Amino acid sequence: MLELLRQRGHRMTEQRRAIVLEIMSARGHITPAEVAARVQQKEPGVNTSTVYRTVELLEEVGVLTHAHVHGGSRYHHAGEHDHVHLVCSNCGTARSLPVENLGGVREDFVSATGFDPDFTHYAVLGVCEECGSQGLKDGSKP
Amino acid sequence: MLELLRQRGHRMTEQRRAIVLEIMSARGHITPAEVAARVQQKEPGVNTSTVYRTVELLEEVGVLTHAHVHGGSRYHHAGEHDHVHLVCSNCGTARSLPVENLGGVREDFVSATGFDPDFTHYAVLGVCEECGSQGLKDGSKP
DNA sequence: CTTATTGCAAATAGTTTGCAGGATA
DNA sequence: TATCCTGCAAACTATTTGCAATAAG
Repeated sequence: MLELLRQRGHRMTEQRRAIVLEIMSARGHITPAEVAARVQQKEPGVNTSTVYRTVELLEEVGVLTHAHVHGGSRYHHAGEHDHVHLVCSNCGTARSLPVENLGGVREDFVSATGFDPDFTHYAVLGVCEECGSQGLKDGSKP
Repeated sequence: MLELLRQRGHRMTEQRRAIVLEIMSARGHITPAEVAARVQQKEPGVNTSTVYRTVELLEEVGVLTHAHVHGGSRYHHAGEHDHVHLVCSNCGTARSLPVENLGGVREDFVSATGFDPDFTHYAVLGVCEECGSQGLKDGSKP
């Protein structure tokens, strides 16, 4: 990532280096706040707005992608960890599911609507398997 | 709605009556801010927080439902106007689609994942038909 | 030396909450 | 009268922005 940024003519600052290293070592997704907290342990004084500006930059460059889950952004390495976020309206639990596991759902959606959905960007609300097997139907709430 | 609230032991105030009447006459979905603006034209001084408290109450009672679209809540009459919000990552346009038009997508999703999705709650990002036919694939951005 | 980058503080959007006074049942 | 409700202001979460100081190339 560092190399890529340099190639594109971006300056390599201490804080930028620290942020990128932290994100590189992260697995799964992290929020800007988490990045800020972790970076500040090693490099105190790194501002939250700098973190936001850096993740935005990294997304422009193409190494990060973000998703929206319960009111906040979560970043992950582009290409990897491409998950659908399933949030149960009944028990509240959130589960991550690789897009590959969706089978032909995407294609079905396209043929039904003409719209090609990217389920990884926004979380998907619904009823999880456990709650569903207990006789709860979609729409019912606790 | 007014009757239902009274039955459940809720007090009938001027502002509550005004808010409920405004929501009843609304078609499609409205944001709390829109409700507030409209109500205040007829009944000045009705506070935004009262609107929030009222729509929350109406949802508890079961007459309203809300969905999340680009960072804000939108309320609509429960049962009616149950739409999926399709947001194009390319051209940015948002389209509403009745859930009925999804065909067997929901069932396919359940059989693939065990999770029963309610696509009406959170918006769905993706590529619209127009942009898709211009050779853009999901994931590409302007 | 030029200009990207940072920190800070303030602004933003959308929503929630504590509290004291006012209205309803 | 006993509470439920309301208005108001302040808090809150997540994020963005203006600006002057700093540092990279």
